[in-house]
Amino acid sequence: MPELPEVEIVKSDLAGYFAKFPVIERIELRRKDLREPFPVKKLKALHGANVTKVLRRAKYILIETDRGTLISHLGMTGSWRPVDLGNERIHDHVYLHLGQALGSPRGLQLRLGYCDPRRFGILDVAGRDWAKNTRLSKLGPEPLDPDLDVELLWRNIRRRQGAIKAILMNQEILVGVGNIYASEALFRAGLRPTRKASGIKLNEFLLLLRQTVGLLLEAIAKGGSTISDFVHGAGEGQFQDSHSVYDRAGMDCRVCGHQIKSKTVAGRSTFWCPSCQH
DNA sequence: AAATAATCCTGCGGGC
DNA sequence: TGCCCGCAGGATTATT
Repeated sequence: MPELPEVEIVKSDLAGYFAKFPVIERIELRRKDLREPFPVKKLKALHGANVTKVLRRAKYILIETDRGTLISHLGMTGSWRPVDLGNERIHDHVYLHLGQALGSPRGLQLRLGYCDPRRFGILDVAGRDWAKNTRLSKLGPEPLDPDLDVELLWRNIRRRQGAIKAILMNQEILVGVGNIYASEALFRAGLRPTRKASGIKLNEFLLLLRQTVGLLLEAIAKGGSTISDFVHGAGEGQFQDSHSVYDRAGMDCRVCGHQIKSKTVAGRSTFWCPSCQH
């Protein structure tokens, strides 16, 4: 399930492809929608556009061009990959036909395919002012931003009554953390997922934030977590092997040996060590 | 306001 | 063995 580290890796992969093939010659839609109908006209308007920059905001990938910005969200099973002739997959819903810049030898193309079995992803188009897009305007701060306003984050967390895990996953409070990394970050911080956010002490919050940032950086360095669907260009990520609690219910805690527990918290499967986390 | 529940979808694994 | 059922989850919308 792509969370911040996985999206960051996909973004880097895409940036590499667009560096060699910066022209979006054509966008081929192989069905009419993902979770929402494709904005067909807006996508067509990008035909011939030059990609100038690829960036990430929260779990969104932003492909900036001289004609507007292509917004891609991977949902839970979305992936981008070059698709050679004959290598198509059933759930390839979009093909980007990329070309080389004007002035370079003609003819060489790359076909980038968006594959998404569950179709929870999003493909949209915004202007240069993509930050104002309704999807992106409400997003909270980036955990890896060196200028992150820690005090504001603390204020936003301490007034909440919900479980800390739900708050950690709330993209309006802090972006990038999904269900897997939420359990992992709370384990590293020694906090039970069910703790009420308002009851978290300042030093606990600071530790949680530090552990979350460290976890995300470590996951990026290890190529992300490969859980069923996530694969990137350079092969499978390795981070899932480092998971301390996620999907380890009934198994021994790697730190203390106690049995990892699991239950649904705020509608999501949640894992923790009853001995290491309080 | 904020927490919770339902919704979308396919693949897979547990159980029998 | 094979089939069926339930679960998995990000973000949006609806409901309490």
